[in-house]
Amino acid sequence: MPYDPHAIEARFQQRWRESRLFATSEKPGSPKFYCLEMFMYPSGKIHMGHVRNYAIGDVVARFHRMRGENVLHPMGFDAFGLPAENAAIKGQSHPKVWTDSNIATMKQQLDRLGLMYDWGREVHTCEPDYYRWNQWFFLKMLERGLAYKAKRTVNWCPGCATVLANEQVENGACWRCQSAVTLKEMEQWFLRITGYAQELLNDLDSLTEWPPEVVAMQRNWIGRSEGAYVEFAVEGAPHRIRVFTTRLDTIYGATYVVLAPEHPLVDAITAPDRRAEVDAFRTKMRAQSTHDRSTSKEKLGVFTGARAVNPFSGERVPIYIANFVLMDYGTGAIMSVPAHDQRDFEFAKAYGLPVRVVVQPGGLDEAALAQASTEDGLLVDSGPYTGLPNREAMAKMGADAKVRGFGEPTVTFRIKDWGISRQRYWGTPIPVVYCDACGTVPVPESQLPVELPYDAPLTGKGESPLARLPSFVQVPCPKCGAPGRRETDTMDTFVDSSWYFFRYCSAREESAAFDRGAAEYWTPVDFYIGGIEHATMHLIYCRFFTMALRDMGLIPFGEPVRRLMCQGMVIKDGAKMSKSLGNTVDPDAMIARYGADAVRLNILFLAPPWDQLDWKESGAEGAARFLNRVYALVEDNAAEVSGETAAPGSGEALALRRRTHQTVKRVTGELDQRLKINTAIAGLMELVNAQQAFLATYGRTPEERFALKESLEALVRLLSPFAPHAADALWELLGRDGFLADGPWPSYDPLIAREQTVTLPVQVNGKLRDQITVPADAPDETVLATAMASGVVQAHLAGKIPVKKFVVKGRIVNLVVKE
RNA sequence: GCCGGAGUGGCGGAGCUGGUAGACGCUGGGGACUUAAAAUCCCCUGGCCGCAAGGCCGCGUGGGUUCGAGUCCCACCUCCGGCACCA
Repeated sequence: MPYDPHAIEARFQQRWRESRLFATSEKPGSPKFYCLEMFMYPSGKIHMGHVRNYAIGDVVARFHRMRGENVLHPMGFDAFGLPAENAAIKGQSHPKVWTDSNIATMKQQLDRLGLMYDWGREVHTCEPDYYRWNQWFFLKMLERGLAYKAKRTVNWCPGCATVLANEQVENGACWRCQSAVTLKEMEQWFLRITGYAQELLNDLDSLTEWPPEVVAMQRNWIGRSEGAYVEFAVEGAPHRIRVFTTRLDTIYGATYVVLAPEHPLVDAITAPDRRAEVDAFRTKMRAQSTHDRSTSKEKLGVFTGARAVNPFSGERVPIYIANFVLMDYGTGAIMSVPAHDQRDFEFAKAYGLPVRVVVQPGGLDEAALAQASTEDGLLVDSGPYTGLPNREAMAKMGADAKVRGFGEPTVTFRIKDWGISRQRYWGTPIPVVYCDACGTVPVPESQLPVELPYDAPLTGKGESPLARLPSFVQVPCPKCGAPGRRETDTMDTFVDSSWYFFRYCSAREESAAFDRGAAEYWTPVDFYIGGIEHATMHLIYCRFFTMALRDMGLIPFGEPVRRLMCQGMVIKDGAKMSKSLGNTVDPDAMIARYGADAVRLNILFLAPPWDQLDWKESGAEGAARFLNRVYALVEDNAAEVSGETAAPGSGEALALRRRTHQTVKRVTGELDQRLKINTAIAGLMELVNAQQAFLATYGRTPEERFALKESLEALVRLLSPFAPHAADALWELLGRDGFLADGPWPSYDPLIAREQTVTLPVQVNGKLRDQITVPADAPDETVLATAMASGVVQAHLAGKIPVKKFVVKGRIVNLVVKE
């Protein structure tokens, strides 16, 4: 019977389901392995990127399970979010209906791939039994001061009609819809991720099994910067302007001060005759998108008419507002030292402000300065600090500022608090009530969940749909009972995904977000796979959440993920697969054509997991061909090898055994350490080639029959993580019972795997000239003698005696002669 | 601009801590089987010279270290990704 992937796949998927093969539970005392792939957004249908991500995860999960570890391998749905709401606005269907139907479709597609998921732990973040715990965490954070409400200038996406967190803005555009993001002043809920900035940074060093590029991206994102705060008094006014600088040593060279246009002191200090110009500038800036503001590098600003007093020198300098100073970094105000900062230099040149060198590296000519100098040197014109090396002066000046009460050394971070308010419907309601008498009142835990009402007017116009539902808004104050108003914004969906991996540990738990014992058994996640696009979004949020949960006493550690792998993109014809380009490949069609095992094998074989992968249909054909060959090979020889018992073997039989044991070693190593799944599969192909070659000289001696049996059995087991249906079917053909997922993983005998003879290249002066075959354990002298005995080698030596001889055991011989 | 990563046949990719460059697969060519085709199987498939044996050249470019470099060092080019007026 020829290999029929569809019949086999349907049959085994059913048998796995019926025997509840993939259900997992805690087994105290046995080693666990938590294998996780980033859960799915239920967008409609799965694409090749999903197939790749989940196929990789499945190989790892199955491998560890076969090795006898207790593997947790769950899947769920990141089910809140804008697309569902947008679909509803287009009149398609209710977000819940849309989401549920997409989940049903995608689950079916996943099952068709034969993925080893424990669906008993499935989570849907849009269900109250999940999001109530978002609300619960929010309340806990509120208690601990980790959640707070503030009026801030925030990123507004006109396309999505909602606020975005900093992490969700890419080059001034919305990460989801690419609209240009604008700034808007709004009251927002924030999570104090900055409170963990230092720890998030420190811990990066311990994430040795994360891709270094992700670690680097997070380090950049956190953006630690050491410097100092210094206060400049405003001349003739009671105000003080606090600036942040990393170059306190240059303060005697400060020739002006700049505030961000949105700085709260601008109004108060602006001179009457400058007001019109200042207001006009501020209006212009406000209208600009963040993107426009940062892409145009032109320095623009206006003088406020006020002057600031340099606390060190007492000098009076003009105060400007300018486009290059940002309200949300540092203090929103800077001292400008044009001689030693390029931006300050450009602004000074444009506005005719003085440039004064205060750090002299030697030979710097103030009058001829064409750009700012950032070199170290000795301070000049710097009062009592004149003559000091600038680095030394910086420390001294920081300490002095502190003593004198107008500044102090400090550290700032680029990372901002995480704004989680979203003016949309399809998300977790923020569990807060506003009361005229009591102010902002948290909803008591006993009243959770605050359920998302089913019907809400969805307009996509940028105000919270919930605000237009009196039945939702109007609620008695939980504290005093007087009429109150509910918060009508919902949470960023990245809150949902920040802790879902804990929920999987006890997904049906009703009395807590997760069962502590279960979480302590399973977490942290041992192996996590997902796209690198989450490097500074989900992957930083979930680290923050884990630290916060630890500080709440819910778990005993702060880092959620031991080993992280970012799978590469799947592209076709040199471009990312996307609907708009029309170059998508439908996984269902591929499965219908070649079978799930061939699709899995192909996508795994084409490139290392982390590399970009160029999808080629011809590869799927190759994979199907390989499975066909294996099937025929096993089927033809199943009867032949049944019942054979161990025989040591010699000659060809031993050679096959060696190949078998070498392959087990190689594939095990790849899956355990390097995860070069593509070369693991190549190893299996080589083994099949060797088996077929062996059959050409097969003489049916008992030892040959045993070697073949051993080899075929190992092959089928090794194949199981990659092509699980085919492998189980082959196992059955071999007359064996049970499912391969239950293991064991084959072991190898190093003595059998060891080569007895080796073929060594012989070089003369570094050029390959001949090959010799010697026993693997031959001493160097023997190897050398054999090499020298070669006629080809002798010819190249041309009668000369080698001046140097290199013998690298098992590798190479190189003979060096003088020309 | 700064920080990462990568440049190897017609293609995807192998090549572990420096040691036979091109494993494995795809494509292409030739052959077997077949009335024929598909499927399958066998052989060849980096370039150049040569009847052959064999030789020379080849891992983005140019240098260097080394008995020996795809791998290490220096400079440069190209591509991809991230951050980007961060004070």
